[in-house]
Amino acid sequence: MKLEVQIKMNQTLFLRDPEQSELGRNIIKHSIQLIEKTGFESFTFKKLAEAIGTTEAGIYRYFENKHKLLVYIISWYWGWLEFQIGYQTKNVQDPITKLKQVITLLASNVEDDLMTSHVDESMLHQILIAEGSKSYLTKHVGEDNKQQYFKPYKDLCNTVGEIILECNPSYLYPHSLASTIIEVAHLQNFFMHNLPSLTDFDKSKKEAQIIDFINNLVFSSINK
Amino acid sequence: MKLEVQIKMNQTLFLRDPEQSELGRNIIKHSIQLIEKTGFESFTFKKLAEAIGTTEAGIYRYFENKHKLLVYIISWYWGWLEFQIGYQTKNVQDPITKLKQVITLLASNVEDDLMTSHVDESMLHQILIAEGSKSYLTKHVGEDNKQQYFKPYKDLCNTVGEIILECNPSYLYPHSLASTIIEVAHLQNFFMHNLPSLTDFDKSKKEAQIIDFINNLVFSSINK
DNA sequence: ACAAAAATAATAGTAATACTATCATTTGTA
DNA sequence: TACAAATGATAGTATTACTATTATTTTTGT
Repeated sequence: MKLEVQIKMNQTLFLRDPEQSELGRNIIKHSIQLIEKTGFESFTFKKLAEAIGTTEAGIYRYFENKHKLLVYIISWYWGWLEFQIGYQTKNVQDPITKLKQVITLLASNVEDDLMTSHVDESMLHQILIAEGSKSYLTKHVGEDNKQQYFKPYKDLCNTVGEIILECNPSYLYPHSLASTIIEVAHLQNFFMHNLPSLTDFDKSKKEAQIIDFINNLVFSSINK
Repeated sequence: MKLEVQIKMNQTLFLRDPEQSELGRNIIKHSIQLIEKTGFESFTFKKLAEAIGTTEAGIYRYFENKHKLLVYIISWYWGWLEFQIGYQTKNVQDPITKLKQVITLLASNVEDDLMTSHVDESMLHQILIAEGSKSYLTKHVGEDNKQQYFKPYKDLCNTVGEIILECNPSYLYPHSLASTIIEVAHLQNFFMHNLPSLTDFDKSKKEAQIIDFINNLVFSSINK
């Protein structure tokens, strides 16, 4: 039997569970490819249907609209990342080492995880960098939040926040620092590749530089 | 004669200079109102034309598309903020005091500046918080960058970066820290109001808390 | 004051997007 | 085998994101 990691998803994000059918898994797989390649703005259900070899109506049976599909794949990524963090830091006692590992995980280019055959995590990571904030920067963020669409993201911030508190129980802003780490990791990566003068990272474009920057920021403020 | 502040804009952002006509200034004024109220996704030139009392074609004579209009008003805001920073810190010698004032300016809710009659800076600040990153999170960021669309933002980051270096000439990441300050100020503001569990700020929703958080982050890392 | 130029308004039209609806066919399962 | 569920094929609608054309104002140079 082949092992497959399953991420538990919010049921209200879809009309039909995409994990449960070949067509559904194709929707996830090809939407990741298409969004990564063309960007979320020019991504349409029509193009997606063509890429899969089905019809627009076929996609609409799974997802109400492209925004929910985006939120779905992003939630999936946060769920997967949380699993990775738990797995990769399970035997680490020292909270400082643990936080450093988490920062490295958040800021590194991910490799495709073979445990999830229909999802390319490396592409998903690129989507998160370029499109992640579009999932919540909407006028309907309040309703989406009520539907718990951002729970995986919040859970991750909580996890990171708790590690921060382990490092320094009197630090005042564990949640803000956690969300800042995650967002800055993506933002500085985007800037490094697209608007490099907004960063201090050299042409090699190695994520190690971003990790150094974030480590400096985080550990100087929690150790103050 | 009434004094009016003029921000020098990139000529390739528009087809006809909106500052030079009543219709043009109305386009700016009402697009700020509409984008703030309905969000950038549901903002259309048709709705804008209706709000002004002109036609869609009339708007297209000034701006090629709604993305360029967004970039225009955002650039305008960065230009205006840079002016504000210069003006409000002109007699401040101590770089630490100066940097604190800049952080306060970046993270505070702005008041409408009466020197610019057709622009409501307070609304523009809200647009920056909720839509700002959409100006560069596109697949055409490279071409837009070649056209210098992000120059006002880069100039601002440079200004802030230089103040950081005055505080500590050996600090390694002045540009990254500058862009981080600006983005985190907006992001934490958005989270505070819309996804508060991603922050540690209480129900009062005062920006003072965000300013404390950023000050803590910035000054502990540059003084290390 | 008058003609020419420029800007605006009014209208129409097109291709693409974001859906909804219907019905026939295939596939899975009791 | 029979029934439901899922899929495919097709059509249709309202809105969006434009472009084009022509008529009417407004501005400006002489």
